[in-house]
Amino acid sequence: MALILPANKILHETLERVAREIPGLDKQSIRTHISIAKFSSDCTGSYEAHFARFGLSQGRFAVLMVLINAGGPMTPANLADAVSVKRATMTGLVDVLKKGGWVETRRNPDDGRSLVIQLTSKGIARIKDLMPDHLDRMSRSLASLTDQEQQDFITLMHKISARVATLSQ
Amino acid sequence: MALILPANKILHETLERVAREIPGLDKQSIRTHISIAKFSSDCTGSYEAHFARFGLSQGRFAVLMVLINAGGPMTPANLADAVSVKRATMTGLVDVLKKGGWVETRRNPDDGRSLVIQLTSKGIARIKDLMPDHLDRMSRSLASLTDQEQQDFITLMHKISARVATLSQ
DNA sequence: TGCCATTGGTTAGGCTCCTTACTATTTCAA
DNA sequence: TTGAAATAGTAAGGAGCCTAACCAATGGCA
Repeated sequence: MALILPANKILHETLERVAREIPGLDKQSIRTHISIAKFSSDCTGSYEAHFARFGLSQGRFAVLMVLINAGGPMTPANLADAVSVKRATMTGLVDVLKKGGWVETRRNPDDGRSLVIQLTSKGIARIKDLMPDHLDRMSRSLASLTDQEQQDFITLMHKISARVATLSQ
Repeated sequence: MALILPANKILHETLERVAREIPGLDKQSIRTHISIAKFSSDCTGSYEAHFARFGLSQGRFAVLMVLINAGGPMTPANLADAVSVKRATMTGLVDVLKKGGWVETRRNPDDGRSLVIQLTSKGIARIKDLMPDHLDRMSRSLASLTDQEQQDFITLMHKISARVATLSQ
């Protein structure tokens, strides 16, 4: 449940202090990053806790969404690409979903190397069951922001993500 | 490196479609949440990748910051509270930091149950060494936002975090 | 003073995701 | 046609964090 960020107050003060010794440094950015780290951790924790109630994780939920969207069977390789995880990880995700009765697999008749994965009717029923609650939580968690504020928020996140991406090459 | 969010586009469309069947539902919030999940994942990945270059992780880095801030030795229990991890987790964090030569431990003379943990001089030197780069990255990753935008961004994150906290009780 | 609840730290095992290294199958090109 | 390269999936092991169950030391209270 990853409480990645810490000691908000203390870290904040410390970083500010260290920063003071480095001339020309941008203190606002430190404050912002501390908030980002805490925010990430809060949101991730909340997603995970929520999904855990259905025996799901973010990764497994994403697989289900992709399958629903596809409207038919998919191979593990396609799923892995769609969900942005490695194939080895997908093996694990599918395995758990299978044990939970969400999906079923069979060999791909067109390619002896691969499988196809498909939602079970039970899986579809359960997804329909949990979606309203899920969507409602999403909505309520943002209820204190106007649509415009959300739009601005998204814009800012995109800006930062793009920048972060270039920093890590 | 947790690529928690997936299939941005696909998920987006799917959720929108599912949402369409649920009357009175707030679609903007879905868009926002998808962006948040991706953003969290991007930032977390970036932090981790950055720290990995020094043999650190977010958790271990946080421990170092707290120790610097304290200016003296601390017990594992205090560190755990300060960093918001469980004590069992702190055992592991300290263990790795010790092996890496960042900190040293000894028994607490005032309480036979506990230890005290302290930065080594080598640890302090290395921190001083890496901080400018670290802070510089923070700064550059936000360079496309004005101070005011960052301030607004923080405000919005706080608003959402507070709400999310109440949703998970 | 002696007992027991509390607190400190560790161990063991779980979960999610990752990387690396492997086998099986298919494809392409010499 | 056949042998090398690419691709599908899996297994093993690692990192980070968690919970639960444990001893060891402490300290309040009868």
